Amino acid sequence: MKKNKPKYRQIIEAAVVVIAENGYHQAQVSKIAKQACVADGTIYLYFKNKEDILISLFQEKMGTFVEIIEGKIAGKETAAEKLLMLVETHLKLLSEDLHLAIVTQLELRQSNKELRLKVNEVLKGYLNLIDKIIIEGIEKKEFGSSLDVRLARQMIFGTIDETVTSWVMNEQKYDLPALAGPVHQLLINGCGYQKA
Amino acid sequence: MKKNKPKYRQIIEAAVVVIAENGYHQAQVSKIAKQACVADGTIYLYFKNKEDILISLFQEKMGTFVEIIEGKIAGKETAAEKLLMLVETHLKLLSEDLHLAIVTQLELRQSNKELRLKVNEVLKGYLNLIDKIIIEGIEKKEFGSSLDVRLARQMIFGTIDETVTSWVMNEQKYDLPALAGPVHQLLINGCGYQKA
Amino acid sequence: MKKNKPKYRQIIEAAVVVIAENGYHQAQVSKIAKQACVADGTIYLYFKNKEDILISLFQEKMGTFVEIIEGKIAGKETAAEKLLMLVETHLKLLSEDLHLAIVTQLELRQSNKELRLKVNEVLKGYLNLIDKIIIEGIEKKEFGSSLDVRLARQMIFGTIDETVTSWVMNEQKYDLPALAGPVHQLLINGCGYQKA
Amino acid sequence: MKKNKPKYRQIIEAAVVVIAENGYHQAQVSKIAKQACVADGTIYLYFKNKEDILISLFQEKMGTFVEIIEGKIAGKETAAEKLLMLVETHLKLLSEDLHLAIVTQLELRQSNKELRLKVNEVLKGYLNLIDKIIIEGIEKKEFGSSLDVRLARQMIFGTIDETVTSWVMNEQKYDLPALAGPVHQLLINGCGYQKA
DNA sequence: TATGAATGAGTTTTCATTCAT
DNA sequence: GATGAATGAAAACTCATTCAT
Repeated sequence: MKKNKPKYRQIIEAAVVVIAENGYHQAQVSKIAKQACVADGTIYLYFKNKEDILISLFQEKMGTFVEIIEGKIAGKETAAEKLLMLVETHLKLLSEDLHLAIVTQLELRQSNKELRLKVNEVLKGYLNLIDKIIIEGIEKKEFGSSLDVRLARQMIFGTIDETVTSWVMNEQKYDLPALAGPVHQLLINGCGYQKA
Repeated sequence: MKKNKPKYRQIIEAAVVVIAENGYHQAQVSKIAKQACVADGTIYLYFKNKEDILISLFQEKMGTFVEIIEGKIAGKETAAEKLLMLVETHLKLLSEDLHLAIVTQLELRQSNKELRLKVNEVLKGYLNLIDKIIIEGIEKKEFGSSLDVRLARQMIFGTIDETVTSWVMNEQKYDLPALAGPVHQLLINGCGYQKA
Repeated sequence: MKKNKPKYRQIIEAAVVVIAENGYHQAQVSKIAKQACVADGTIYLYFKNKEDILISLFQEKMGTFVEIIEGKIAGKETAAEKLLMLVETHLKLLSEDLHLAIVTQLELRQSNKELRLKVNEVLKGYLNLIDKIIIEGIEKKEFGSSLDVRLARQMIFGTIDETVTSWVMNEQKYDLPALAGPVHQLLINGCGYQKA
Repeated sequence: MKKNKPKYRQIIEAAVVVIAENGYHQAQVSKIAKQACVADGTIYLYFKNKEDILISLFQEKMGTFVEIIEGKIAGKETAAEKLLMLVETHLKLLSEDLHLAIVTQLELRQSNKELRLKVNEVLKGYLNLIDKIIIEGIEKKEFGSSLDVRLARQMIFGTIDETVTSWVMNEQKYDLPALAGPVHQLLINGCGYQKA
């Protein structure tokens, strides 16, 4: 499996750095190769084409993302606590890796429609995680019984995403993880939260 | 003033159509010119360069957008009613103009960072409108007194934006304006809404 | 005759200024029109095309040039005196009209081969004048009897031309007309001058 | 070093041919590439841009030019003999390479001011060579003691240059190297030559 | 496996010229 | 005669991808 070879990860990490520092449209394959200390041609031994680097990058990073959050959530009892942990971890992970934050919030969105559809495919794992929390919240009567799962998920993801994007675009002037509490409050309010 | 000449609007409208139908990266100036029924060179009598078409497009459309919503809101008494009108109008206007929705939700986000910063400049007018409603809600005790205006705004804009983007990406399978009520409910809940 | 109408000269003078100040490749027809205070289209009532402006410009200026020098020479007795007057006048006229000097020495040489051939056609009047002086000098035994007229003419024109070009390119740091004496000395030496 | 790779010279030689045969303004990069039997993009592996081809071309050719003449001159004793060798070699080298003669005498002068300044930089090596001969001639009492070096150099270069240009423009109807003797005679006369 | 030299398709913008008013 | 809005052809350069070594 190519994904376990060191150069595979080397190239992915190089891509994150190059895209974050140069922008999506200035992230030429040759720059990524140089940053990864491999020849241009070597890239094509590990990836089908340039787009494949980006999709793989997103898959790898988002896969780790979902795993970490799933792990953190596992120990929590209520949906509200799980949601808090999700918001906290989401904000923490991205605020700790500015390169990744820039890439996911700004640069990767400049890709074409086709790539974005594939990125969305990857995102589904994360959205499913959110859905599960919402459904659990409804079942446990924490959230309103008439809550529309899709809309609630769009609110949750849309709010967190917009919060991170604003933070990135405003040059990280403020403490992002500190917003976890207030954002969480907005979200459970939105979900019609009732203390159990 | 060039902006009042018929060709100016003609080119803007052509750009919306061409970008929506071909995607941002396949929207060559020559395609826009052909769609607008003018010569390639004519574009440059009205716009400084290609980017200028896109910025002008966004300014024109978003300007209209904000004006219409401001007009609709004017007659409403409470912040909650104003927010409902904003959500309704936002969803309605974009669902009625699919080309525009595709351009604003998908294609324009593929532009480079510089263009996106200018787009954000234009967006500020809309975000200010949201801020005013939130502040009014807090002052009138409709919303929680501890509500963070910036976060609330990010929730409101993030949720609506994500809702429209999902609708566009899911090929408009469902009735977007019909979501105004439920979305509104989520948002005022999030804001800690108390009936006056 | 169009050449006597005021706008004809107005456009020629404007062309000299615009070319001298902006360079040959930045001397667009629209700039010349603006400098001449006429509409772009008006240019084409007086000139066939852009090249025609440049040829006419050179013809007008060079025509005047030759006439003036012919006038000045008429009173002189010897070939050596005539040559001195030619050098003096050539250097004086161009040093007094820097715009014209820049255009003839630098900018007009950037035109294409076809235009340069036509410019040479115009130059012939001036070269004939030089030839007449050389022939007179040979006949009057001032110059060597074996002097090759064509080569002598190339030396005389080449030397003066190179002298003016150097002066223009060196930002006119020195007194050009003051070089007339020494340059004349070089030239008559070259021609095998013998005091009569 | 790129300059030693075969494609570097291949492209330079192709550029000389294409410019000579099509003229400066019709010498598109794609034409040069085709003539050099390389892809358009390959040009940009060896040259920064189109202008860089022209400057390199001139540097390479003029460098060789100066070297050859320096070599030929080395064995000569008097300034007059050195000057004769310089004129002979100058006329011979250009008459033997018509493509190069067309490029240096006609086409390269159509370039913009910036390029011409760089060309002049390269020319300085040649002009210095001329200066050295003049100074030697003055010191050895071959030339007049009051001879102005700059003017003498302008006469020498201007005369040779004009001679070659006339030959090129007159479609090489006559034997250019045969003019070396007479031209040399004009020039040493001009310098106030006295047999030692 | 790894390399990196070579490829060549693809697009914005300028500006001389025209012609309806 | 005079205008100036409209035209549309034309070219340098980039960069993802390949393939001989």
